[in-house]
Amino acid sequence: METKRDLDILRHSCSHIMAQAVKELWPDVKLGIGPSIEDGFYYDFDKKEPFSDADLAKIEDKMRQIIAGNRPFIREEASKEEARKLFAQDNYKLELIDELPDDKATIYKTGNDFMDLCRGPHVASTGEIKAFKLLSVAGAYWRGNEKNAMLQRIYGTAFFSRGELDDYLRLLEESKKRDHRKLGAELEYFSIEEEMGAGLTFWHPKAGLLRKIIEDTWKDEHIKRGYQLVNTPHIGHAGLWKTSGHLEFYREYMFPAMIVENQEYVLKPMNCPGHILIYKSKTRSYRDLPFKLAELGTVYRYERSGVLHGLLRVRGFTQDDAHIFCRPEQLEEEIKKVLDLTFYLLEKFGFSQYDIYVSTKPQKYVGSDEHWQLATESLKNSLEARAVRWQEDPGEGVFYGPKIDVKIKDALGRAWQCTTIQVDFNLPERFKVGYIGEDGKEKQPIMVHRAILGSLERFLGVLLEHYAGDLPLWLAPKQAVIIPIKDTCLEYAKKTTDRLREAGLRVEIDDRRSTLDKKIREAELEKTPYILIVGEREAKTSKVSVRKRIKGDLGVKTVEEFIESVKEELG
RNA sequence: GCCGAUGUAGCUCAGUUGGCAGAGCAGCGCUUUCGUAAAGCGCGGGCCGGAGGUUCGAUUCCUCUCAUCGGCUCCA
Repeated sequence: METKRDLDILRHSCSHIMAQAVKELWPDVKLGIGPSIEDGFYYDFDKKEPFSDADLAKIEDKMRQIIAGNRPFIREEASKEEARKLFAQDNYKLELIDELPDDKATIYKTGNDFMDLCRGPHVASTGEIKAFKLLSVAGAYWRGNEKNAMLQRIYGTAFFSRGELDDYLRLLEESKKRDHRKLGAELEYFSIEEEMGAGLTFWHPKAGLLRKIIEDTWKDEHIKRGYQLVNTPHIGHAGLWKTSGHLEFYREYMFPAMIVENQEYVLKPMNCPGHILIYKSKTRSYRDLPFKLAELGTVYRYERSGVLHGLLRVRGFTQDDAHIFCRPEQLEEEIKKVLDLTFYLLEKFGFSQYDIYVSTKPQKYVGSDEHWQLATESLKNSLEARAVRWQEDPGEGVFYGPKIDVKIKDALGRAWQCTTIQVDFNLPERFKVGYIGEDGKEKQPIMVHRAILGSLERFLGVLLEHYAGDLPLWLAPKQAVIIPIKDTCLEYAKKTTDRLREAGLRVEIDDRRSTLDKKIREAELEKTPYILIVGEREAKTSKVSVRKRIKGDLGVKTVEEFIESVKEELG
């Protein structure tokens, strides 16, 4: 039985073969590193001329020759000194040799043709590679640091069999079809207009309606769970952001300040200071805690041009944000409640698989060690109490506190970071946030930032990809379309539309002058859940002919029966 | 921001070795009134992403710039 580790070894070996092929084709190329990754492998090369797509085909051919040669992978050891001589031409390898912990470098050779500094292990010989494909070329900084040289990275993948490789390539194709940018345009959900600016989203009518459904669901559930809904301004005095520390620590993500009547204003990149000002608008008592403010808060962040990506990374977005002010002893209970709300909402929207991470204290941090420990324990205990699987991300917490991140998995198993729950020791201190304790003395609450859907923009993108645009009935902006077969049935179709709307259904009538087949085709392509066809037969009997998306013709029902069945389906 | 690629009609894409810009779909008009995935005919539609430059002439060549795509770095 082949394990994930076997697959990693196979892929890493394949990256060696790729490096050998590149070296044979372009002897002057210098090698970086070539590890296996989640879905394949890469190797970084330092080469003056960029690789073209045609080059990839050439490299693949050369790799096939090497594989056909079935050369053994031979492991050798050398002292650092010896290794330095062997790799004297390769400055990147020399850097790696210098960093080796012992005076021992391992070198792998494929026959006598090629050698590489490498920890290994590898497959026994090149002939074991049965199925591989090179996928793309991209720039990548040496050692992932943007201050270093930019190398050229070639991505590829390899599998034990041709069949598995084909399955993977099919998955890639499927992902492309589900791309929210493609679906968003085709189904007319959203657009990003160059005239308005990069990373700024236009929600078209269908998305506007879908957003209302999401917002209502979200707001209702928050009110039920003791949150208070608020709204806060989008711009404000720079001084506020100085107090919060954003102008110091977050400036590179903020749009530049604007001057109005000699006063500096900035666009908010986060909602927290606003919520703090509401909290501080009067003296709070321990009896007011936990105090929970929630807002669908629109923020603007200057994201560097190269990182923008459809709806998943934009410059203006609305977070489903909330801040919980609580006493230290309430923290764990509150985290549990946030987790409950998270799982409730995500499942309601159709997500049931997650990867959960707890990020702990980083190198640079504020707050006392006791606070960090309390908060980190609270996060972990809450996850344990809810019996969910999680993993630790050591040192990856924010400087002001530890956090839980939830990455939801979509229908294709891809992970999306949406939910984040962050404990904050910093802002309460900076803003001198307080409450009067039972003993009459002023105390400082702990603050929790949390967003569950993440941002409405990103969530819309993830929803579209998860469902491949085929939204479940309760979310579908247009739940049904009524198609009159000819003009003589138009009156009945209109009457039926009114009746269905009165019953709360989102229905539209397609009274364009076009053929029935064409209207059905378009409604299907638009992924409308129900198509109701009405002709003279239906008009006479107060019925509709029901066609369900994908399933096809369900036969005739009375209008009232149809309303009943839909209500039942909606639950 | 960095490396590479790409911007032609609302969409998908041809095309011009520098000389009046093309198709399909969509749109509009007319005909067709149709029973479960594309009726027929016709008509419009373009600052060839933007700004400079070279040239008698630039959508085509050069420079800059903006946007998008694949990545790196970063992140809701």
